[in-house]
Amino acid sequence: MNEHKYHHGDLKNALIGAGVDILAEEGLGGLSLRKVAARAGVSHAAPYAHFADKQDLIAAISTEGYHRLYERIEALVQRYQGDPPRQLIEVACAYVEFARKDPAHFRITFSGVIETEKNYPTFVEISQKNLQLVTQVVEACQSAGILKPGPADATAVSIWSSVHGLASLLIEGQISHTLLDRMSRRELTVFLLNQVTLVELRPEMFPAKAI
Amino acid sequence: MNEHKYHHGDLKNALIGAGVDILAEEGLGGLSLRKVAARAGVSHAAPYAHFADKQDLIAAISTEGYHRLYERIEALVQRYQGDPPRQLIEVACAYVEFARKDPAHFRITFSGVIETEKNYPTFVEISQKNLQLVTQVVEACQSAGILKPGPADATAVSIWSSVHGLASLLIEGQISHTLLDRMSRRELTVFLLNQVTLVELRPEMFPAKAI
DNA sequence: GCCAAACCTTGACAGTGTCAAGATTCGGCT
DNA sequence: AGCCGAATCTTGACACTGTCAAGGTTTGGC
Repeated sequence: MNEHKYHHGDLKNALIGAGVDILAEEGLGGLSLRKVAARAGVSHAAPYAHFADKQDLIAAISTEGYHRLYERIEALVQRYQGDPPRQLIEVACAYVEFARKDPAHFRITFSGVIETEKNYPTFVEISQKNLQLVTQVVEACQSAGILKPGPADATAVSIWSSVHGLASLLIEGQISHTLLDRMSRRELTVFLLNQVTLVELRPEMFPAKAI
Repeated sequence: MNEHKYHHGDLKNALIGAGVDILAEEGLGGLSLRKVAARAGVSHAAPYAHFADKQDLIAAISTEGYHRLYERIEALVQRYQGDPPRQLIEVACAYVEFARKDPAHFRITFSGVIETEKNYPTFVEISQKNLQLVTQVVEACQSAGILKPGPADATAVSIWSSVHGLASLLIEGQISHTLLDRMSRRELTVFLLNQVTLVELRPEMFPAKAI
């Protein structure tokens, strides 16, 4: 309805959305401010009314990625309440799946496109919320005896590192095909968790629809 | 001596070296073909005699990064021959340390700046050599009983993922300061390995000069 | 109904990757 | 020795990029 309005109304979010789309279609290399502006239907310098520079837009897109991830993970933690090993596995698989479905968005969220100098409070906030959630699951797993006792924050970081590393190496094509032919991504993820933890494998952890 | 020669002599390697330097000084954002050319003392289009495009130069720089990593890791595997858990820990720490010392080079090596379409044989080669080395260490650890038995390739990928993830999250500043104030990077790395494996901690694994 | 602020456009600039055309030098052949 | 093709490098140009300044348009509050 707002086709020919001078004022867009919600340009900021439209730009973030356009950025996410371009990222999905063309990857990081295709992401330019001018293309984002064009896709949102505004002139090439319009983004500067909402973002200080490209870095700022990228930070917003990263934050959006983190939010999407958090939503999925939070839903899974809820669904498997009371079954800590299952929570751990499903959260890990969701993480890997997020990376696979939209590698560019995953990369831009985690691959330090955000320079350390500037600090983006909303990004830090959602990042901490994510880690808190993982820490919760880790604590539940420790109570359930499937994770060695120890400081929960360091353990959470260890688990997160493992899953993050697997997701990264997978989307960078660093995992050999001979291995990938033998094991699905889900099997690999569960294998890794089984290596890291003392999870006992149960059949329902391998649904027919493997990722 | 070759200051004013029209033909540089070894421009290809000079360009790679210049790229590595710029990466260390200015990070990924500062890496442009023209700056690399200028630093090597040639005109802006000279790189095109040796590289098809920017992607090609980046691939060469990535390959160089992988080579440097391999050299260090190989030396450590040699030095601690016969002590598999120590091998594992030192290799992991070297990996993390490589990322810390030159984050931009680490990122460009592993963070998918190489598009999957093109394949760079030398890059794939050194990447496989690296994994083989890790697999060796993993097999030794399995024999020593500090790693669960299982397919060595999948186990190696698990270990590699864990360490790679930790290194990535560290250089992206995703590890909270409250944790980093309590544990050094080396302690974190060993903690992670201890989580992942059944390594027994020994005092010599924590030298005074922690990373 | 007016005015300041928010929002957007236009135009410009330096820097970028890339290519075409040409200059320079090297290596091998006679 | 001298020539010639190939390798190497330079120059010039093009489209595209991030960014800023100046100005136009709209909105919301008084």
